[in-house]
Order: sequence, then C-alpha cells, then structure tokens
Amino acid sequence: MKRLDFVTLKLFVAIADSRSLTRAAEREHLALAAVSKRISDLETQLSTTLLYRRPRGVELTPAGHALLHHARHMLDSLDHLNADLSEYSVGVRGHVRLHANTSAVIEFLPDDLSDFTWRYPQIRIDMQERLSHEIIAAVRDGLTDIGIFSAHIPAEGLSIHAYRRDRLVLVTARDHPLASRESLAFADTLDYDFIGLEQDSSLHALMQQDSQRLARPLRMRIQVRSFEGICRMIDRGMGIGILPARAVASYRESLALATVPLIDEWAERELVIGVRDLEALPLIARQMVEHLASASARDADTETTAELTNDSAALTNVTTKV
Amino acid sequence: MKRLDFVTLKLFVAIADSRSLTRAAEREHLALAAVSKRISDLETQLSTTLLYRRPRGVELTPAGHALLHHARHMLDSLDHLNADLSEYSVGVRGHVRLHANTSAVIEFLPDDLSDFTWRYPQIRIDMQERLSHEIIAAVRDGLTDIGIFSAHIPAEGLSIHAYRRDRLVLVTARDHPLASRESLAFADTLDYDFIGLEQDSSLHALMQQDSQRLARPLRMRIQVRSFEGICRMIDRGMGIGILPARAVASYRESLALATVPLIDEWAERELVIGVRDLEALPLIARQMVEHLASASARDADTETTAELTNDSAALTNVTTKV
DNA sequence: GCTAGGCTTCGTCAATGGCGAACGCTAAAG
DNA sequence: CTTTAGCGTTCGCCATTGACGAAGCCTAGC
Repeated sequence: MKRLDFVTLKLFVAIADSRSLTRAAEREHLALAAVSKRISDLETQLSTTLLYRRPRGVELTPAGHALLHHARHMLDSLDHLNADLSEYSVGVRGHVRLHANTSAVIEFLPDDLSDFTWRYPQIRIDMQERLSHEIIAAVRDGLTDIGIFSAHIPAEGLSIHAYRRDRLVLVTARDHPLASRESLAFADTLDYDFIGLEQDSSLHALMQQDSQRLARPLRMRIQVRSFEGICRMIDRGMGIGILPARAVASYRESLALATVPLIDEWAERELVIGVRDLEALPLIARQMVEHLASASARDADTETTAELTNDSAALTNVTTKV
Repeated sequence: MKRLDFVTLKLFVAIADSRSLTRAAEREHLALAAVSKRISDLETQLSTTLLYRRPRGVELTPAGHALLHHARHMLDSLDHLNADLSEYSVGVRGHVRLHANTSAVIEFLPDDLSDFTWRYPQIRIDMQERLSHEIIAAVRDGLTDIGIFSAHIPAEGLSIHAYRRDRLVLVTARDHPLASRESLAFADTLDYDFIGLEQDSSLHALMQQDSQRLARPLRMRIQVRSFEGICRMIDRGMGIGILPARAVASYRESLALATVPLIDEWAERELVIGVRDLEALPLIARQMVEHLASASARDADTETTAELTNDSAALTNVTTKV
C-alpha cells in the first residue's frame, strides 16, 4: 500500500488551503472518513506528523509545510505533463523553438539571431536559456526544435553540428594572489573558494569532474545564474571563478578583475547545435540550423583576417626597424 | 480509475530503459500481464499511443518520449520529497542559507555579502539565485533561512524588512525610435517586441500585469535568465526591455544602449528581506538579516551625502556667478 | 514447418479504498 | 454547569480495483 499518490497530494493541498479535513473532503468529493484515513496513512508512510489536529480544523506542522511545497510543485508538473501530452498530436507549430545555454546566449547568439531575423523578419523565435543537459533532453523529447549546448555533454541520438568555440579562464579580483600568474592549471585554483553557475550547469560539471580526478574538493561557495553575477561577486572578493574569456571581456574595465589563462585541455570548449532529425524539421528551423552552423565558418574567416592584420603589423615593425 | 500514478511512471521509465515489457516486469516485480494492462490503460487515459509494439520488444513513440521526460522529472521530485521529509526533523543546519532574486544578486548583494563576510570570515553562506515567488515559498517552507525578493509579490506570514529600492527603465538600442525620448509610459512601449527574464520572474509579472490592465498584449519575443543576456539582445536590435537602471549602467559604454525613464508608479521597485520568524532563526542568520537591513540605512546615508555634494556644487556655481 | 520470444486479452480472486455509523474531544452558547 | 455543535478518528461492510495465470496471437529465426 503506497499512499503517496496524486490524489492524496491534491487532497493535502485542499486541506492546507481550507485548514479543514471536512471542507477538503467536500471539495474533493470524498467522505471525511476516507480523507482522514488517507492522511493518517500518509503520515505513517512518511513517519512524521503532517497536521496538528485542532477542535476546529487543522494546522500544518513544519513537515506539513515542506510537503505542501513539494505537493504543489508535483501537481503543477502533472498539469504540464497532461498539457504536453494532450498537445503532442497537434504537431504543427508556427515558429522556431531554440534552447541555448548561458555561454551561447551571452557570447554568440545576439549577433547570430540578429543576422537571422534581419534575413527572415517575419519569423517568430521562441528562445529559452537552459542548462546544457536540459537542452539535450528537450531536443530529444521534442520540447524544442534546436538546441545549442556544450559539446562535452553526451548527446547520443541527436544530429550534431559545430557551432562555436570558447576558452575558459580563471577570473579573480585584481589583488588576488593568483591574479599575477601568466597562466596556471586548474589544480592550482582548488585552495580557494569558488563562485559559479548552478550545480547542473555544464561549466560546473567540467570543474567538478576535474576536481574529482584530482581527488581535491571543489569549494563552491556561491552559485548564481549569470556570468555577470559571478563577476560581481568576484570583484567584491567573495571568491574566484572560471568563465569563458569572451564573456568576461566586457567587465574588465568596470570591475577590478583579472583573467588568467588555464592550461588544462578541457578549458578549450566547443558549443554545438543539436537537433533530433534535421530532415524532419520544419523548413524554417532547418534554415536556422544552417544559418547558425555557417556562423562558425564566418567567425573563422574573421579570425583569419585578424591574424593577417597582426602579421601585417609585425611586418610593419620589421620594416621600420630595417 | 486513474492510471497516471507513480508506479506506472516508474514502470514506464523501466520499459523505456529496457525496451521490453517483459524485462521491465521482472525489474519491477510484476506479472507481464499487469504491466501490459497498466500501459494500455495509460494510453487510453492520455488518448495517445506511447509505445510501438514490436515482435522483439517495444519502441517509444514521440508522445512516449515526451512522457518519459516528464516521468523522470516527476520521479526525481518524488525522491526530493522523500529526502526532504525524511530529513525534516534533523533541524540544525551549520550555515546560513540565502535565496535572492536576480536584481538583488546583480545590484546589491556583492557589496553587502562582501562586507558581511569581512566581519564574519568563518561563516559559510549558501546562496542561491531564484525567482521571487520561489524565494517566498522557500522561506515559508523552511527551505531557506533568508529570502530577498521583490516587495510587490504577496508574502503573507513572513516577517518583512526593507532592503533596497531600484528604478526600472526602458532599455533600447541606441538607434531605436524610442531612444530619444526623455521619459515615457509603459503603454508607449507595447507596440514593440520585448526581451525579458523568464515568465515567472517578478519583473515579467509587473510588465504582464500592466499590459493586462491596459488590455494590450505583451509581445515577449525572447526570454533569458540574466540582465546581461537581455542587454546583448537589445544591443543587436532583437527588441526592447525593461530593467533596473542600476543593472544597465555597466553596459552603457560597451553596448549601444539607451535608457529612458518610465513614469509609471510601479517602475519604482522595492526589494525586501523576508524570513519566517526572526526570533527562531539561528543567531548567525539573524545577524545577517540585521546586516542586510542596515545596508539600506547605510545606502540612504550615501545618497544623502551625494545630495549634499550636489548642493555644494550648486552653491559653488552660485558663488561663481556672484 | 516448428520453436522461441514477446505482447495482449480474459476470467478469477485477493486486496484496496470509500462509505456510513458510532465514538471522542473541545469550544461556545444557554 | 449542561447541552449543543463542530470536527476528526476508528470500525466493519462491500463494491471496485488490480494482479495473477492461462490462453491466444504475431513475428523472426532455424
């Protein structure tokens, strides 16, 4: 007998709302006795009291409050499940859905989406920022058309296309002991407290993975949801962080930050585009994939130009010296 | 008869993993016939086919894939519920838990936490960035000690303390039609596409609320999780946004952005500290509340100083003229 | 053609869950 | 102080549900 089920959770929410078993029973169309038994069984299953019984109704215990929180969340998830499944056969959607991770959103997508919408001005883009592993699952499950995520997260079954590369650097306050290093290994950072993205982010996973390989703890002190949050906390001396170099660039002037290149191989990251089946995508989504994938080629051309410019400057210097 | 229950969801995950009703039945200790009936009943309830039956096992339909995604999420939530409830009586926690919304994290908390940890260097702070309504629920349910969230979200039952104020402004690309305005009403922005935070953010709720009052649609084109993401998209002409003025300041130089003051009353926002019962908090959490609440007073002093400085400059000007 | 593997359907029966009735407790009203 | 009303608990009854074994169907491999 398992009493933890949706009927009981819904009933518990009704009890919490009405503070009365009797009124909740009416609301859920059950006899009071059945309600009493369900809650009593649930308390037995969870080995804790959930309600203070009073002569005129009930009050939630602290455990009851915690359960209520979970119950609401799970009933909401159930609604989402039903909504999703009920719509699933109504397959045609009128726009492009894109889920991208934080690095892509900050570093590359503003430009790429601007170009795309300039070319296709009538296209509606539904873009959501998500964590890499969430994106992979969403693509796989048809919750989004296109995903952009970190390449080191396994994405079997998806069609993968190169998108961009970025380089991770250590970010510290300018007066930090590590700030004056020319470069360093991740292992040298583990004596300090970190500011990072959420536990489930791919960036966090990379750091966690290497700290485990090194058999050293990763002291994650504060977790926020944006690169900006990380930079501001670092600026104030709350810890150090590891971020894409490109994402830090805009803070270098306004915040007292230093960046130090990491020599670890995994510090060079690749972002990829993932779709479930390119041929099965609506035309406009396919066009967006092509556009995003070709952005990588255009970006490579830009870098080549920059290198030529640098060579040209070097040549100029040589000429001057001659 | 409701077949959508945890046993069935768990069974469905087992089927998806093993691609076989027979093996899933063994794994979950059920007869094959019972498994077959459960899945068939579930398909009837959801009015869609979830599995392709093959001579050697089963394959998930697209609807089956979507259900699998939801099933995993809900079973994970169930684990969290059980873990939370099982720990609930182990009340003592060794550090301070703080949940704060994006505005607080970006605009104020780096400084305030830096001050606090300078004074109490041994304190471990577990800080999570969350949406305002999530924070209120977390405080209420004992999932965090201290919450910092937007004051206009109802938080009955919590002990509320003033923290900070911020002012919302319209943010546009510099060449946007609205960019040259000296000020404007929110109603004047609704002809344009918006870039914003997530649907559940308090900022989004404010905008949604006023657009509904005005009986005009809010055209939310792209949703990201950080102010930086919003600013970069706006810079590239993807739309306009409404953000705290203070949070935009650091982007004004590096991005081609303009800010226009909003004349609407709700554009002046207040952030508050919320706890469940101040007296019941551990001492160090109480000290943090006091520190954060007094930051507001210190900030007011700073503004007063700035006003005096301005008066002094005005006086200087007057003296010069005399 | 036969066998093995896998899923479906049917009938049986034990277990589950909802009900009404009876009981106990407390607060408010007379 | 007694009675009444409101509310939650417990018990026994019985209709419904859900799991089972057996039988049947389909397909692939030998």
